[in-house]
Amino acid sequence: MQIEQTSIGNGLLAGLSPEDYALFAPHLVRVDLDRRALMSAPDQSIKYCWFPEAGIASMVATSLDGQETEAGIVGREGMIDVATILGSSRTPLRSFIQIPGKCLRVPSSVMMTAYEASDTVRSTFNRFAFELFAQIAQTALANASYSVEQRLARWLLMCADRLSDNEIALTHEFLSLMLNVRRAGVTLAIQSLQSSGYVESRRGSVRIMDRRGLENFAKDAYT
Amino acid sequence: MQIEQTSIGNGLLAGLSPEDYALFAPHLVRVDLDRRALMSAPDQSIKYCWFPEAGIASMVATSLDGQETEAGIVGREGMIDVATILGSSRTPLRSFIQIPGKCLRVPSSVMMTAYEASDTVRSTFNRFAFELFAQIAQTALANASYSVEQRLARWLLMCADRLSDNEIALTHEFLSLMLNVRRAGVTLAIQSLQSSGYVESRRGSVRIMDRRGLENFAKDAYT
DNA sequence: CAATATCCGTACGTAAGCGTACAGACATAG
DNA sequence: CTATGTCTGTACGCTTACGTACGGATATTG
Repeated sequence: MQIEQTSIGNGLLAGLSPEDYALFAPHLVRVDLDRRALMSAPDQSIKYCWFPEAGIASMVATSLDGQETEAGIVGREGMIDVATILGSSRTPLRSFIQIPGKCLRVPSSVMMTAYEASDTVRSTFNRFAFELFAQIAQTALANASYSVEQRLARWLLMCADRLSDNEIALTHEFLSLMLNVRRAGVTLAIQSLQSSGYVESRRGSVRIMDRRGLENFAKDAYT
Repeated sequence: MQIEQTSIGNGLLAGLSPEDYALFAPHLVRVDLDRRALMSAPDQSIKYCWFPEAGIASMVATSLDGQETEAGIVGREGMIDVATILGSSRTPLRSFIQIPGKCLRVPSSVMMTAYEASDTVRSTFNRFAFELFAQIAQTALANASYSVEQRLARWLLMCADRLSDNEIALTHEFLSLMLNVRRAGVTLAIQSLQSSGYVESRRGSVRIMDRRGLENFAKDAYT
């Protein structure tokens, strides 16, 4: 039984014309992924493309000596992994589930075929690829220019956007991996944001209390 | 008089099939650009696509408060600006000439048409777009994880690759803009690389003397 | 050749963030 | 309800890099 387009929670797929959607429908599978579930990795060829319907996936750049930093995040507005549409069966980035939620997946061969077959599929996905491109460039800027607190603020805002929720369920430890800073550094940064009234923090979660203020604080780190 | 494909110094255009090249040929113009010449900018729509035949173009991410960091560099292996092929007439990045050299340009409408018209054009340019994507993600990682010296080393290596030359004619001032560090910080970093014998520096230029050693020092910052 | 502009070396105090460590708070399973 | 594991707050010394400033060196122009 195929998944009806009206039931799709992912923006890219939901926005396709019925004809374009039909290219995907027979191959779509809805799956529930746990935190940290791997979607694609540098050392393996890409089997599936993933379309989050909820939650957030994270793309991290890695180096052989073990450094890792988040390059970008993708929610239900997007997909993993754009390598497929840009004609590469491999990616230098590791993508995994950061905040669990249902995802749709298709074999990457299906994605490639649909991309080749339809102008409108192409334009939809190219546009997303470019948004991601811009997001990652912005991350490069943020990493070079802004304080830990501002980068954290940016990150929280981007997450909240994609979750449509002000409560972000992640530990300091995890945040420190994303931002490539000390775990203790995250604790201090959160305290600082908290003392300004922008967020509140419980064990294992951060809640945005004053979004406007937080945006203002993040300045141009958050676009 | 059209430019013959055999005389083309840009990798993307030179690598096209004659049929594909014919889509561009009538519209190609060869121009000489000075240092700092603007190729595309955030506040204007993209008129031309540019194909360096020598020299280097730089793409910098900017924010409204005046921060700037280089996101990626493009030499004769590539083009400015991938926004065009990915279906956007605007870009968040500013691209300009860093090291002067001849460039070919075509109106972006021609680029778009060729991209739509030919599978093979598409695949060639998509592949480049993905390389750039990976390069920028790597920059985000480098900015978050590596020291000024390592980032400088990475940057020099990437430049030398694209110039096929170990002499890189740029001032410390300029390098400091690229890496988003102090000008004096660049001076110190260069001295450090120099004292290890990796580079030599004259006024307005840096020369790589021990490429192997420099790569080794940059570690995984340089891929 | 002189005047001017640009570029580079150096210095000093300061700030941001790191590495590491430890203890208390909280959650969950037995 | 107790034991165990996880998460968070805090501390201290240290490193890296910043902001700023100034003088000397090197090019360029008249």
